[in-house]
Amino acid sequence: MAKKQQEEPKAERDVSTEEKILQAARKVFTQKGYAATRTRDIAAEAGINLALLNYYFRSKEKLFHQVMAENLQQFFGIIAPIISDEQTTLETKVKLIAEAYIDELGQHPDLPLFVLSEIRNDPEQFKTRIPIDRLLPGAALFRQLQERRPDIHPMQFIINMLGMCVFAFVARPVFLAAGLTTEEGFAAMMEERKRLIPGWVEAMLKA
Amino acid sequence: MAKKQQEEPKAERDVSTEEKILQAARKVFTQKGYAATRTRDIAAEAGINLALLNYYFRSKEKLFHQVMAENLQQFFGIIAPIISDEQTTLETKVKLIAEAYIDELGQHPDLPLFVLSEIRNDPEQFKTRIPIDRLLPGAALFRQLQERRPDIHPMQFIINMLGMCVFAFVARPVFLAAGLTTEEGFAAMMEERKRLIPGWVEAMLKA
DNA sequence: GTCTATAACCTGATAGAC
DNA sequence: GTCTATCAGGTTATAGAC
Repeated sequence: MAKKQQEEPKAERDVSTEEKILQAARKVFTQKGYAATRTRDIAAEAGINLALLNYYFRSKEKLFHQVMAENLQQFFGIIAPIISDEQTTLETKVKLIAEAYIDELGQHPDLPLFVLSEIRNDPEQFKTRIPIDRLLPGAALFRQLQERRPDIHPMQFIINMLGMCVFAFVARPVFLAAGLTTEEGFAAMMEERKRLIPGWVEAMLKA
Repeated sequence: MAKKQQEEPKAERDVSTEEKILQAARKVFTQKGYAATRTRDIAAEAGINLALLNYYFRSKEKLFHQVMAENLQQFFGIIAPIISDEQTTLETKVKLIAEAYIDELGQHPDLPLFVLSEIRNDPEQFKTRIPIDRLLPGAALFRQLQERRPDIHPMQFIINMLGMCVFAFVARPVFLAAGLTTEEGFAAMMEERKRLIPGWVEAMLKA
């Protein structure tokens, strides 16, 4: 009976203390970054005592690495299966990437700025976790781009495609701070982007 | 004579202590961000004592605001005159923006990630300094995009254009950490981008 | 498991000698 | 102007009661 409770804590009405801390840590770390985050903020956000954080996770750094690993997986894991798929066409991949990325980031708008900043701050932890250097150059998408446009390095197109999906989220704080748009307006704009990106990429490939 | 030395300190062989601190602060703040920066790091980088930092700039925050104001001006000031120019065509603007931005960021690769992160951390300081909400919607570029493609919001194209120039620098730490490219390779890729972007934007506008 | 209290350390800032 | 020494406050982490 006690075991059953442990096995499905997330499905129950009240989550475990460990999960409460983890959820709070995800929120605070991702919003403010590692250096600006105080463990007190996480404890307060989780509604628990500061000592419990160390009881469950030993240190701020250990807790951060756990959150960071999740976020890296989320940020790079979205597209990994799509770009490696040998069955789909280039056009399909573009459509799937745009939809998957914009849907995902729409729910976690501060993920890109967080992930990219923290990789800058500590490139090593990233190096060991995500083998992009082995995934990307061998991926189906890479090869398909090379076949379509042998005169231009595939990375140029990949940067453009990812930029079309991700850059708006990186610049989102600017838009909001400047009053150029609201959170709702931004979401609507990104929805329209999902429809526009495939055509833009198609045009780019012919240019 | 003493006055002359003060009037042109940068032209002399040895810069003033104040300028040494400022240069060190630019470097450390921009690389690591406000929260992760220790005033001791800046002092060490400047080759001076910690107390001198407070003697010249009163506080870490005051020094940071000075660096941040410079960086904001650099990041947004590059394109401000170009997008507002009523004399140039849309095509010319695209070419000028790509060249100006990529040249500038090539010399300050960590500027975008720094500026965007710090705006996220403290939107207010940005709000008061850069009146983007008044500049952009009234700019010539904005109107020209609207005339060319009345069916698509100009902001969609502006995001793409800026993304094409800036996103690569935001993602640069990933490329370098992953070993996908070197600093020299990255610079060469961005040089090629300057040539490619005008054609891409033209194609996008017709799509 | 959870809390209070506190240790141990770090960081920004200042006092005061030179 | 520049330095050494130090303070005051904040932050992570732990000890120990419950």
